[in-house]
Amino acid sequence: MKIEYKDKIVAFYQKHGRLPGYKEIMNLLGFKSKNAVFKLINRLVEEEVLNKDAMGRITLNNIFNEIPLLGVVEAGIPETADEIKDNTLNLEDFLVENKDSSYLLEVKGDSMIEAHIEEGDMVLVDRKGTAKAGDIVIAEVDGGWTMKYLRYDKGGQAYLEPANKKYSNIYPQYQMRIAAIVRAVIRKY
Amino acid sequence: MKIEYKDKIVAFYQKHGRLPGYKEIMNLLGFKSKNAVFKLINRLVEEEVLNKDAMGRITLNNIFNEIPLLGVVEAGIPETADEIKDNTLNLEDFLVENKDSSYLLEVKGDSMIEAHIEEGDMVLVDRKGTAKAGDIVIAEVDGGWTMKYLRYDKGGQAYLEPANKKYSNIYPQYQMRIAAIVRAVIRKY
DNA sequence: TTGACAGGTGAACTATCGTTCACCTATAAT
DNA sequence: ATTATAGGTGAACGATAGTTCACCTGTCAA
Repeated sequence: MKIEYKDKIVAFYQKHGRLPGYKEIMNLLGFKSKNAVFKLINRLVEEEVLNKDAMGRITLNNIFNEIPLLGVVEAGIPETADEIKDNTLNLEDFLVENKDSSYLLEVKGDSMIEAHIEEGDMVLVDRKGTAKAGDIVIAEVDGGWTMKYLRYDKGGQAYLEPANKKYSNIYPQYQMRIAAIVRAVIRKY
Repeated sequence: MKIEYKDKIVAFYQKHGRLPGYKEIMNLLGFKSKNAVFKLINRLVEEEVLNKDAMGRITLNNIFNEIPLLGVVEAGIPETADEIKDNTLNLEDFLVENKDSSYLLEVKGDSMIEAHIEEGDMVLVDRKGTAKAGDIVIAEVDGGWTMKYLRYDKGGQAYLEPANKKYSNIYPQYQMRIAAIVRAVIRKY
């Protein structure tokens, strides 16, 4: 199997956002027969590059939205592209549990710096779900918005704790509303 | 335009990895006429939910792999789903520059803790590109792998600096090879 | 009340898709 | 040398896609 074939089809997918049709594959790969495409597709399905559903329609296997996961830093990075595809990760699927209720926010300030969340980081938050003690939450408290640890004191009273000794705990005076739970931190250099 | 229609088509896409065909949309939405589908698609193209390319084939606009970006934490989270879609971000596109040469590694140890990279974080690294002084890099130095700041001393000699006072700078004794540059840090709770 | 219009039905047509059958190479294995 | 096999050509088929035309129907604004 010429790897070139697979690459060209994947490249088409990247460029157009859909897989090429039979005629397009013929042009793409220089085939003169539709049956050559048919057989190629079946080979690719065998190799689990493509999927064919009940209607015979083909889809690209997830592999190509995924990033190889190579283990820990100390193990280093292999030179060959061989053992790589054993374990891959789709960032979106990994990070986002509820697509409908997830949002990104940019972090200002250093109030969570000891939790290793720094200014300029992005936090992925989910509005669904119930916050537990110890979760980092986005809360509206007494009219302002903030990101802090959610804690409960001995009396069962909820309060917010910053991860920075410079700031003090926040006990809501009037009302506090947990708007979202921080599910992930993303920092880009 | 019933939002229900759009949602069902998107749901189909999420489930099957491809857009439904005319017949499938008819079943999905209860239409009895293929032309109803045709007009619906054109309306969705108008709304920039779908794209139609030269061959008349449709693709889903990127919007649905994207996560709303709501500004800074202090601004809070809007209740209504209205003003949300103004600014969205595709995590994959945002973080990954070179798909072919990007990998994920898990972080062990605390040698970069002052750079706010903690044990258990994932780092997204890129094997392509040239590391500049100050970049966090994955390096093979004297037979072992490590993640550190890349620095140059006054003599132009490269060395590795940890972000933790407990550890000292690493000057390569025999050889040092920069295998990849850290492009992003991802932490999931 | 009337008329425009959004959004649906129904039928027709061509192009492409998905598949099957028969057949034709080169190359590698026996 | 001969055989098997991988991978291509070519033609045919029904099913679906994509488009166009004519027409129907409820709603809302003038």
